[in-house]
Amino acid sequence: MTLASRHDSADDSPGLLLWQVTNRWQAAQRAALKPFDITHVQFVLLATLTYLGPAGPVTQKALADMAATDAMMTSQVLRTLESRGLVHRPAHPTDRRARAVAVTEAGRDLANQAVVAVEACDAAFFAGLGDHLPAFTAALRTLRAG
Amino acid sequence: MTLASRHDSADDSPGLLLWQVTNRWQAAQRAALKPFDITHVQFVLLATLTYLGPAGPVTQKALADMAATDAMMTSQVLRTLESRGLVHRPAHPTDRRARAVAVTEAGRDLANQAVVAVEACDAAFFAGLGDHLPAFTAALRTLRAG
DNA sequence: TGCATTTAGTATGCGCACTTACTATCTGGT
DNA sequence: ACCAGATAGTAAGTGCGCATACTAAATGCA
Repeated sequence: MTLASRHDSADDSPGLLLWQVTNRWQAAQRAALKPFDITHVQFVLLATLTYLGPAGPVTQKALADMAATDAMMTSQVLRTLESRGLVHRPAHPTDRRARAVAVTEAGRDLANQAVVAVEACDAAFFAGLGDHLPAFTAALRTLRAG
Repeated sequence: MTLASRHDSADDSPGLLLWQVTNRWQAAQRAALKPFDITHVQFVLLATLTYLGPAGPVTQKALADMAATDAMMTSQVLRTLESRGLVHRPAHPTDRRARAVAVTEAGRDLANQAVVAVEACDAAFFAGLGDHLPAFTAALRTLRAG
């Protein structure tokens, strides 16, 4: 199978399929998050902050690693979230280079509402896979590990 | 499985996994295409144009449908490709609203070189799946069909 | 202690993806 | 033939994702 034959729609490369499917998924996420007026990445960071467990406040770098987002991006998006009062990021207690990012009450409320919409969106998106979902998820985990 | 438990890295949602894997794949594509000085989307459109078979020149809308790219994006990227002499888009012979997009010799040459790099990149990326690749591809096709 | 290296974060610029709004043209029903 | 609606494409604006360059602070080692 080569790209040279991809005008035959039954024979696309896995890479192109992955890209196209992700585009569809992102569009669905955007639609699901529109009522909350936050973007996909904003939601990912907010949800990660909200549900990171007992670890407590983290640095922006640690959050970026957790959420698998770009570090530069994380900085910018967090400033946006801060301007909306959804997170606050005071100076880090021991590392004066860093900031200790934490979600606010408003941010936690929004995350709790948005996560319901996002999970419903995901459930609908992957419903077509049926019994093959666990195998699909396992394959994605393999690819993520690289 | 809920997002609320995603700090447990063994239990991520399929949506987030899909997003993270695609980010990795796009980074790999970017690296593979860097020597050719074209972006991922530019390559997709150029390759689609080059290998669309005997159908000949197409409109920008038809190309966008084929490549599963956004129509506005397609317009913009094609103008970039045109400015580099990789495609030309004269007026459509019968529909004066439309343009008949076609790849140039230079564009075809570049596509033929880039496709080798991209296929090698894809092969390496999905090598970890081994025998599970066909099932994975089938699942992606199911999701793309929606 | 002093200095090179590493790390956290910011600033800036480019290309992508999408949205809304708009023009020009084609098409179909009466 | 006419006019409403659909379609191809462009224009402008926003947010994402990444790359490069930079500042400031922590770290490690002689």
